[in-house]
Amino acid sequence: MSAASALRSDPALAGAVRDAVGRLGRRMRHHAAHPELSLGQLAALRTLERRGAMSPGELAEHEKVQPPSITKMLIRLETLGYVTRAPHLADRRQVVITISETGKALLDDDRRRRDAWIAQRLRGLEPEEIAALRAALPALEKLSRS
Amino acid sequence: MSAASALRSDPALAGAVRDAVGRLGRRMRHHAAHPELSLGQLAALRTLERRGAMSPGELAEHEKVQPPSITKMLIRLETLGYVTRAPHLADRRQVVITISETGKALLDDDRRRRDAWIAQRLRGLEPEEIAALRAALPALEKLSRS
DNA sequence: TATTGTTATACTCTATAACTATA
DNA sequence: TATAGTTATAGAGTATAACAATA
Repeated sequence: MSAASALRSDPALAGAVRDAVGRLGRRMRHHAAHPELSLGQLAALRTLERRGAMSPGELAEHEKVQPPSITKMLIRLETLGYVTRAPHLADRRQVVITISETGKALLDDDRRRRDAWIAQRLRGLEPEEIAALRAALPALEKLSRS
Repeated sequence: MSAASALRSDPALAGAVRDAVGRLGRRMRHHAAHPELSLGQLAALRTLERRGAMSPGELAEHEKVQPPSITKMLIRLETLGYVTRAPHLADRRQVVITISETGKALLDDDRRRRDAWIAQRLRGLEPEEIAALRAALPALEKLSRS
């Protein structure tokens, strides 16, 4: 049996993913190292760092949220100085959002803190479980964007 | 290098987990097969099925939420007929929550639907990615409860 | 006095719909 | 008329604090 058909034929698997992801998201929301930013705001900032400057509309598309939600995230991020706003050169309806140096520094700091947080949590996992988690990340990422 | 130290020394990993889990949770919330129940309500119902009848307090502990949150979930689940409420035999402060036959039937149906939904989504993944996801589930589950 | 569960209240996140400015 | 973005509004989910019933 192939890996794909094995997964499809296991009806408990999808439910387990859903439950675990929901619970983990809830826990992360509370134990986040930088409580002044939500998970969504942090993910958006991370996207801006990785993919470079873009318009709010493009960012909304990337993050799989509606435009009004991005507007709110950006108000927050701009107020805190983590992103900057500039007029689009050719189309005056558009806006170009760029991560600031402060924003980059925050992400760096955030990574260090999360590394410590998750490292502590991982002490409760077996080495094989940790390796499995690591190996599944590309799939999880892809799944979350598909 | 061991798997554990490899993970700890990769500062991008924790952030990737967090972003992916957040985004996936958001998407699942919208594409859930049974929109009358939230992820949290469904997870609670699943726990009641797997672990058997318990008090609201125990359920809150299992689901990693505060008691008032469980109260709201249970009101919803009871209104819809998916759980039943009975007085505790020895302690009249407590209540015993049991999943109903309707609740079990819902979970069965939900599994079938989610299986189809995730199967479609998995067509965009490589077989190795699917296998990796499957292998990581125990770790994800454990992580979400630690 | 401590514990179980609920009610009251508030906050965050996200959505849809309506609006403004520009193309 | 169509598009990019914002504002207005509402709903879901969760939290903390205060309360009632019982141990």
